[in-house]
Amino acid sequence: MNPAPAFDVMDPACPSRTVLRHLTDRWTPLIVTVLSDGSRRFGQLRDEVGGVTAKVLTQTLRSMERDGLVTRSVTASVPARVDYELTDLGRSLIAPIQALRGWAEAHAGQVLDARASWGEG
Amino acid sequence: MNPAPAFDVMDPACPSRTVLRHLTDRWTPLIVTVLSDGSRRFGQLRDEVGGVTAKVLTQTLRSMERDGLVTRSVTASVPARVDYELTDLGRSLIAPIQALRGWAEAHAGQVLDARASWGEG
DNA sequence: CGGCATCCATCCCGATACTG
DNA sequence: CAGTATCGGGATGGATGCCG
Repeated sequence: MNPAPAFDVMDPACPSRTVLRHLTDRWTPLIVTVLSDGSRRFGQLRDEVGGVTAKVLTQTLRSMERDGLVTRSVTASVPARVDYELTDLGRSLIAPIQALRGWAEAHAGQVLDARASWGEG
Repeated sequence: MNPAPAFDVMDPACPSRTVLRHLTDRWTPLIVTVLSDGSRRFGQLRDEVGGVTAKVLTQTLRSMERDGLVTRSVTASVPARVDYELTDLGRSLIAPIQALRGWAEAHAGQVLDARASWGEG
């Protein structure tokens, strides 16, 4: 029963569109990459994902939490400690995002070359 | 000679960051997906990629052209005809982007469930 | 048909300051 | 340490109109 509802990203009204957009948020791929190595505290995450501010990191993590990609566990201590970890669903994202990140790092040189020779024909 | 310059997306200053951002632009994954099936005319592309406006489609295609991902060929006729096609570099993107799009469509249901049960924890 | 120009909405994102 | 509050800017993207 309930055959998969046939999500289609080419359909503007399909929910998979917003899912894809979340996956491609500025910091989501980087966060998934760091967390693929295991759970991290908030501060570790902020340090390892270079260039992200605390506010935006929080926003992105909250969004990922709502989407069921990460869990957030608070340890009531002084000072406070909060750990983030990928869920099973989040872990299933590692391979696709690895592929994308890997492509970016592997082909960045070719892209830069293409930009440099732009207009030379 | 020239060992790969070790691009690292975790480094805010690394060019692979901007490359990754382009790959994750709103319409880039959808355009790559359509073009993975073969070249397309501008209008076909606009129709198959649901919801994109002509202006933004042009912008994205130009950006992809600069990055060496697509070629643009103009046929001087009346009315004008313009075809877009993935380059070799662009084709190497098909697999990673397929993986991401596939994940979005395959797991959209689970993400929606997670959102729906948000706060029930 | 393809696409540029213009104007405009908005939305992500960032800097800073402050709190439990 | 791990946030939240506030302010604000710059990029992205959408609507409309004109052109070759």
